[in-house]
Formats: sequence, C-alpha cells, structure tokens
Amino acid sequence: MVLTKDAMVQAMVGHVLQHGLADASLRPLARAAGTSDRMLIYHFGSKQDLIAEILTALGTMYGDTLHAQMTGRAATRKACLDQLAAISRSAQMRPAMRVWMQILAAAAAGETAYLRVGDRIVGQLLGWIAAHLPADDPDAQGAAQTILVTIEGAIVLDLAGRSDVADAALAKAFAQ
Amino acid sequence: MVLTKDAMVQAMVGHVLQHGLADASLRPLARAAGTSDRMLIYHFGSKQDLIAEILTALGTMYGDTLHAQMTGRAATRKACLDQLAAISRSAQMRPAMRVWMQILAAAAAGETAYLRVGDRIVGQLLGWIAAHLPADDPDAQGAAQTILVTIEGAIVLDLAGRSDVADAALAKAFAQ
DNA sequence: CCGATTATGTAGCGATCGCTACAGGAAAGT
DNA sequence: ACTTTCCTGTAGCGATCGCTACATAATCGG
Repeated sequence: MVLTKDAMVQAMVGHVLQHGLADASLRPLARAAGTSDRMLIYHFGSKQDLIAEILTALGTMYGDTLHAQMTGRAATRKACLDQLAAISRSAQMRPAMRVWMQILAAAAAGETAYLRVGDRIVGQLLGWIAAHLPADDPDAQGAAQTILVTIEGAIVLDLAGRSDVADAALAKAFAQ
Repeated sequence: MVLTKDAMVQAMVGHVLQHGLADASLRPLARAAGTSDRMLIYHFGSKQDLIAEILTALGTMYGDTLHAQMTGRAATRKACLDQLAAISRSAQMRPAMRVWMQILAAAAAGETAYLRVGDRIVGQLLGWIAAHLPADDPDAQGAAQTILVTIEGAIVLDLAGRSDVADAALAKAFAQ
C-alpha cells in the first residue's frame, strides 16, 4: 500500500476543499489520493461511504483548527464573537464555507448522513464558543447559541457578496 | 409552440425547487417543461443561460411571495423579526432554502452569475424588512441588516438540524 | 404560391459517471 | 511448498451528461 487509508482521506479532503463536494467524482478524487477509482471502491465500498468518511475527517480537522486557535477565554461576549468571526470569515476559510453550504444543501434535501455531519459541526462550534466565553458568563450556553447564529448569518451574507451587511450586524451585536 | 418560454421557465423553477439545482440536467428539466433537451438548448442557448434564467425567475417569485405576505408594518423590531422568521423557516420554504444554499455554494466557488443572484435576493430581503419595520424606527436600515443576519443564521441552524439553537437565538434577539 | 425563416423530432457524438468482472502478483498463514 | 487471502491494474459496462448534425414540418412575408 503506497498510501495509508488515512493519508488518502487527508489528500481527498484537500481536493474537496479545492474543488467542492458537487463535482467530487471518483476518478479525480483517486488522482488526488494517488490511487485509482478502482482502489477507492475497494477500500471504501462505495462513493457514498467514501464521501461520508471524507466529511467526518473534514469535521475533525475543523474542530482541531478551532482548538488550535484557542487562546484562552475572551474578555467579553463581543470579544468572543469578534474572534470567531475573524477566524470563520477569513479568506482561507472560504473553501470550507463552500463545502459547508453544500453540506447544508444536502441536509435540506433530507440526506441524513449530511444532517449528522452538520449536527456534529454545530455541536463542536457551540462547545468551542462556550469554552471561550468569559468564565463568569451567567448564561454561556445561551450566549453561545446567539453568537453562533450571528456568525452563521454573517457567513451567509459574506458568500452572497454583502459583507457590508455582515459587518454592520456584527458591529451592532452586544453593543450598548 | 405548446408552451411559452415563460411557462417553461415557471415549470422548471418548480422542478428545481423539488429536486435541487445540483442534479438539474437538461433532460429532466425538459420533461418538467413538457419539451425536449433539444428545444431547451434551442430556446436558451446553453444550459448555463437556462439556469441563469431559472434563477432570475426564482428570485422574482421569491420577492413576489414576500410582498404577498406583507401585512403592514410590524409594531416592533422583534415583531418584524418574528414574522420574517415564521415565513422563512416554514416547512414549505425548505425546498427554496436548499436552492439558496446551493446558490451560496456556487457563489463561494467564484461563479459570478450566482453571486449576482445572491446579491439581488439579499437586496430584496433588506428592502422588505426595512419597509416592514415600524415607521418611526430611528435606524431602519441598520435594524434590517441585523434582522437579516439573524434570520439567515437561524436558517443555517435549521438546516443543520439544530432548530433548537435557532429558536433560542431568535427568542433572545431584541430582548433585554 | 413560393422562398425564407422558425420550430421541432430523431439520432447520435464524445465525455464522464459509479461500479464490476477478470486476472495476476504479493504476502502470509500452514 | 502450497494454499488462501489481500492488493492492484486493465478493460469495460450501461447510464447519463451537454450539445450538435440533419432532416422535416410549420409559419409567414412577398
């Protein structure tokens, strides 16, 4: 085996981030992983199972990225929001956001595998935010929910080409 | 001509809402429009142009739906938010939200045609919200931006299977 | 009524899709 | 050494993709 199964998955995660989920077909994925479509089916059983494994790996990588950016608790709720916004809205996260939208679209279509992935990512985010809020926050969970909804909304506006709207809303959040 | 070009587009909008943009290929679209792939290319030039026309029609229909739900101005910002949330998060809007996510994904990939569609829809929404806020609102535009970001975030959480998070965030918005 | 433009059906092109049948080599257990 | 299991390449299947060539019908201006 030239590449381990895990290394293949890592390589394919990179390919999905670059080219999106939509036209991730076996032969290009295999090329990215240094193998053949024949071997992908051999290792993963079906394309569906392969994609599921890629998405799981992507979710894990995302969680790791978040925790790597963990620099202690924020001073205020707003500071926490701003930090997560800076991470999530950065240019290098744009490819991941495309995949995120594709996951949501598939979940909306009723594909339960994608729903599970989405649910897992939301859970990770809520955990990260709650752990990053000031330790004396009286309602960390509730604040985390508000922050997450605001961030996700800002991301949508970013992708729709209206970052100005996202900026304005973020500036107003937790103000007065 | 059995069906006018416009009627064809309407029928194909329905098909896209039912089956999503991702696997909207010429032959199924043609079947939905009561014609043939051959004729779709004849009328619209290319699949790309066809999809563009479908998306434009969809955006227009969406704007019309919003204005049909216009029942005068809301009493408060929160009431406005709640009303738009009720409309946008309803079960019958779920198919449109799938397409919305697919538009955002394509826009994130740099496809400018989709970026234009997204920008247009956001503009329509901002206009609808501003026109629906209390007439004496001191900053209707700013409030509209905050409301839109909150709604879009709630939609994302809905699609990710965490409507509870969306509910919690909406309940807290404009509260004090 | 005739030529020209418009509209439509039939058939098929080359490419790609997920996946499989078949074969052979490598490795490993006995 | 033999057998069995694992790994991998080659070739191809049937389906679908966007699109086109070609022919024919319908319509319409003169």
